[in-house]
Amino acid sequence: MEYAFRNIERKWQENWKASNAYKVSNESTKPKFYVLDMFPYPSGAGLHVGHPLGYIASDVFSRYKRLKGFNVLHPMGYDSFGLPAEQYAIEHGIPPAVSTDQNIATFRSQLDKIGFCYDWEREVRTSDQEYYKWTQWIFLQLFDSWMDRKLQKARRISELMANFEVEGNAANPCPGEKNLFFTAAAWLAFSDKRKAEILMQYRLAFCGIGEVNWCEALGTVLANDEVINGVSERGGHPVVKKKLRQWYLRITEYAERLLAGLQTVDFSESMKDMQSNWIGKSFGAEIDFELDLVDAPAEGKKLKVYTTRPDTIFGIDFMVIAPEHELVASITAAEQSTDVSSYIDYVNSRSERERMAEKKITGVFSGTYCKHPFVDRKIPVWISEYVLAGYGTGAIMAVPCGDERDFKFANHFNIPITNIIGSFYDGTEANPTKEAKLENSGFLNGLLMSDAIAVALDKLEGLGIGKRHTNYKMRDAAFSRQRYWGEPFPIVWKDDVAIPLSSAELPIVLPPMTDLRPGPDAQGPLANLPEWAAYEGGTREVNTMPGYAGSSWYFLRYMDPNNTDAFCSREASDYWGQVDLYIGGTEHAVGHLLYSRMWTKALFDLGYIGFDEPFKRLVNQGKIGGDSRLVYRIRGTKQFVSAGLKDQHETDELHVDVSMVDGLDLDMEAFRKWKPDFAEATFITEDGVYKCGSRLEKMSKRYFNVVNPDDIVERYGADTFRMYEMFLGPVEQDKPWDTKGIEGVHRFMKKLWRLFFDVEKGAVLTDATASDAAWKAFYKMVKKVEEDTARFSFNTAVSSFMIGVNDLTDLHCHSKDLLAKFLVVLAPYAPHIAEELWAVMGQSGSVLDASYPAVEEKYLLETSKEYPVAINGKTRTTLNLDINASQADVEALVLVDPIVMKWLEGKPPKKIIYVKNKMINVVLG
RNA sequence: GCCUCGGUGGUGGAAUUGGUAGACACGCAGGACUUAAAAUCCUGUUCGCCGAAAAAGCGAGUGCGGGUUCGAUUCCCGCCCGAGGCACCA
Repeated sequence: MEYAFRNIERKWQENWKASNAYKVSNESTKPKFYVLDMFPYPSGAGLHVGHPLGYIASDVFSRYKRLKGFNVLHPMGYDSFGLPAEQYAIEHGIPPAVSTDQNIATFRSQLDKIGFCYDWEREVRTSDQEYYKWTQWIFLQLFDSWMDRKLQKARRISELMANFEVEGNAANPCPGEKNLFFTAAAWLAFSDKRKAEILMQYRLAFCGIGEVNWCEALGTVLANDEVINGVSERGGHPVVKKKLRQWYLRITEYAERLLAGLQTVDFSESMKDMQSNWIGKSFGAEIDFELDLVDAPAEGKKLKVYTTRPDTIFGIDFMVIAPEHELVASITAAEQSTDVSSYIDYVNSRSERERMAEKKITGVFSGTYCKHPFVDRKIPVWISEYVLAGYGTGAIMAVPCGDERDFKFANHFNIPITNIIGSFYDGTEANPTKEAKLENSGFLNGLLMSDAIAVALDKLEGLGIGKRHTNYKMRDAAFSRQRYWGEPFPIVWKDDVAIPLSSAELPIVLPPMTDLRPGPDAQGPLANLPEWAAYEGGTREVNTMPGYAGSSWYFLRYMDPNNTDAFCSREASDYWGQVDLYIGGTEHAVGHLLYSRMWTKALFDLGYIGFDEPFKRLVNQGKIGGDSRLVYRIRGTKQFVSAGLKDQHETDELHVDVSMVDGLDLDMEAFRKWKPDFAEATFITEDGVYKCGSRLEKMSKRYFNVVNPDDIVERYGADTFRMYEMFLGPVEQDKPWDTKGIEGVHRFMKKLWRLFFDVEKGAVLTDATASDAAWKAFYKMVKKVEEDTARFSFNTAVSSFMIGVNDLTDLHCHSKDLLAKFLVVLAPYAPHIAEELWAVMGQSGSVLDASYPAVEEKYLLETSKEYPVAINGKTRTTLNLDINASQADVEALVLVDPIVMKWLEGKPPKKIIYVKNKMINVVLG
């Protein structure tokens, strides 16, 4: 009987489906375990062999946990809102809802073939009304919340209003408009509209004016990655910054908690680093400098700068403010006004891309000076684009001897440089050290810079001219898109005031549209439906939410997917709690992962869930690269030359479909039939074989190197495919796909099969118990597989299976008692064959719910060990010793060993090192 | 420039705590079975030296150069290369 994997896999997939084998209940006495995959965006291209890597890893782990007695939640769904479907609709006239459904059907059939243990009754689709109803609902909660900075906790807007009525906003400074202060009396006197404006400045989901990439030719707003070098990726049209009303999430209010929370989760160092770099926390001071105005109109104003190095305050040679700084106009001296306005024009003419691409040193003197607080020195104020308006205060104090950018600027404009660090500064480049002793620094003289920071801060605070201040690089997250295929906002505009709709009205259904042209005035396509937008004397918000809205909370919906009264019941989220294991790619490091962490914290603050970090552990699977095949056409001909001979000709390199190549050998007939262009191709071969070139690159349609998992499953079976993906290398590592290598795993499956069946004789199972040697080989394998699975070292677990099967084959082990246990250990990796053989053996129930065999240590006990014997650290021989041998026993035996004696040449050894259970090392004199 | 992770045979990779470097596979070479093929099985396979060959032996060897140690792929110092992320953030 042969290993008929196609029949076996089809049979069990149908069987498991019919018996609801993967249904997960929220009621269980077992401990819970939640394993989550990053759900896919259902693109039109379908899955290639790289995509399921993480899914297989999580599937193996889920099944392993189930066998170990856990109630395992392992769901799957689709992140089905997004740009590509909308683009596809514009180009092909197929509505996003339709193409998305088609794509999901394709994904589902591909996933099903691999035999995952998903509970499909819990599937979520972010574009489903029943799902996005709750996305809209959570948006309303964010809209109705503000961050109480003292409590570091989101609270309801009503509580904020109550507070304003009693004490104004003194205790709760405005995060949106930093200079806004009012008393309780003032608050009560404000108009309703003014009150709404002020509250908007506090809300966690808020509307403001922001810059977007506007492309006039396409009539649309583009995302940053759709803009390449200042022009649109599609069509190459110019893109300008345009100010538009936009929705935002006030994620900056969570900066501190997002940073602190990283210490409580098990993410890779690089992942944590990426997030903390993105948050970009820095400590420093805001310092006010008095302006010494010549004839400019900024009477009484001060220049506020942000610095992380207040210790260098005596090294200030000039100030720089951003061209967008609010003081630019008012501090410009009359004689400089022409220069300043032409500089501002120049800056405005440059796109952000240009500014980033060519970092020229540019700037202009404003004509105004500042007073130094401690020395009698006039400090010129310059305007330059190297200072960013959006960070800190948009103004800096420049210390050229300690800062590279300031140094270059000073050099370029011939500004004299003050040295405050003595020999640490050599006049040719800035030195950003903190280790120097300060000179020329008044009250800081003689102090180590790192110590002087606190001294300077105390002094500045004492004088009331400076304040300790923490800054973050992170910006609030833009939350609206001028697009169709996303969640509509549950917001209506009346008299420029945003009014939230009541949750009873949810979902706000996305109206069907076929023509997805952008609306007027840079609005989304929904603006073209005035009858939809009209709402009781107001107008609906016509922009939609971004792709990350739905994915910021989907892991909660899986816990309670059919709840019509809540996004997820508190009982369900209390039961399942945090995601214990989250597997996905690194591309979501700062987007999805930060947003979902923020949403979780907000829902926690508002009391809807009981945990404030969503993912306890994150594993990032690597990417599987494609192994491309190349052919070489002799320029200007239809003749192709084999790779080994290509250097003798002038050739052009072309990608050829990997399915027409066996190893490196091209199927020349298939190639001629591939494209009409190649019908008359002729070949210069090497001994009749055309050898292709190869290159590792991204798996992509355009390189013809995409391998479809369907084909692999058809040829080798799902179990082989699963095991091979795991065998390829560490999950977290990038690695190339090599279809040839799968043969080895497939051979292993067949070899395993032969422990149960002989081709001619049929079943070869015996009732006799296995030999001690077989048990030993088996438990050695179980121990290793279990350890490796638990630490996500799936590749070494697969090789342990191979070693185990090789050993059991050599030992002719066909014992039922042993092999039944074997199947349980194998089931997470290769569930179909395990279930089939389990049934064949007449075991009761399903192998999915068997219990994981405990390692019987008695079979693993050793009485002796083959010790390596090294001479001066280099292994020269081995010696079989009793496991309890003493140092004296060992020395006696080692000294009479012929090989050791040869090396000793009659002289006594200097030392004999014996490490029990490890090795022996003889050190020569 | 800064941060993180990597660099081991022809290839993917293993070596979990400083203890036999190259497990397990792929590929390749040779062989058995077969009319033949497939399938299966067996043997060999880091490089170099010695040798007719085999066995045995010797030398080198985990990106490079140093160091610590009886012993280093593993720890320390200094470089080189690759991947990813950030990037005028004061």
